Amino acid sequence: MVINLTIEKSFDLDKTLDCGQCFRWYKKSDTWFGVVSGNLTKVKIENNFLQIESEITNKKFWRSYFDLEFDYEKLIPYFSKFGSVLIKAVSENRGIHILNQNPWETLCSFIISQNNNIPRIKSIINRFCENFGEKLGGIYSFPDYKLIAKLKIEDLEPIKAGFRSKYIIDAARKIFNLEVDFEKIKTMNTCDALCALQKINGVGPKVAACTMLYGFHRFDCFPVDVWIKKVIEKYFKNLDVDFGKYRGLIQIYLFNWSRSHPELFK
DNA sequence: GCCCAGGTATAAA
DNA sequence: TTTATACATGGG
Repeated sequence: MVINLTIEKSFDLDKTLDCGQCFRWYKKSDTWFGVVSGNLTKVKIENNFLQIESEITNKKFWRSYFDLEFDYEKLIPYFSKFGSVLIKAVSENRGIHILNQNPWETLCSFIISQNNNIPRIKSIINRFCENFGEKLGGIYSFPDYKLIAKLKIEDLEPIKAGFRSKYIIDAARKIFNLEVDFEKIKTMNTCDALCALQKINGVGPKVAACTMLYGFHRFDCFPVDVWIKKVIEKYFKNLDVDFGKYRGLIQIYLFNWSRSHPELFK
């Protein structure tokens, strides 16, 4: 089934799917391929519509997945208050939306991301899917935590995740036995939720913040990674600047801006 | 070969 | 309490 969604002109599909919030969407000519809720999905921009080919035909679902109802543009004055760096970062990355991704996939992906680079993160996740997901045409679904919870650490050897394998298993098990309860996390305040996620071995403040921001859509989470540290050290005096309620969005703008200007941080 | 990558756990100071 | 080191792997 093909559906078409109306979009505001500022929405940027390419930036949204390639800004470091997700790792499995890939582009071939003008079409993005991915798996959402276990369904092979193709997405492209066609005549100013967002065209989606998927078994999932619920427009409301897709408007939520791509966060099309939220008005990112109205926040530009708020972002600009934080100075010229942010003005540049926002203007160069205008149109990024935060997806409503599956929380388990998000958590797992960012566990894999630790002390790792993006190409290698992607290849580990791909091997994880190929070995433990379901085959859907030419692409594999993200493995279910219920399956992963039953595995031993050695079973993950083929994905070459190194020391992160034990963390993946621990995460799956704690989610499975509700030691970490995603439904409860949704109802918690951000601080308690971050704390709850960090009960998982291998999940610290950074992975927890990424999971809350990208998996639970909490815009008040600010993942501090090496790039953000560099930006803050260079352009903001105090290391504990308060970027306010939407600091998670500021993070993604600064993250992408700093990575596209590495020469500034030599 | 060496360096380092969307960090975190653990040991040592 | 703060600071140092190991961790698995492979792309640059």
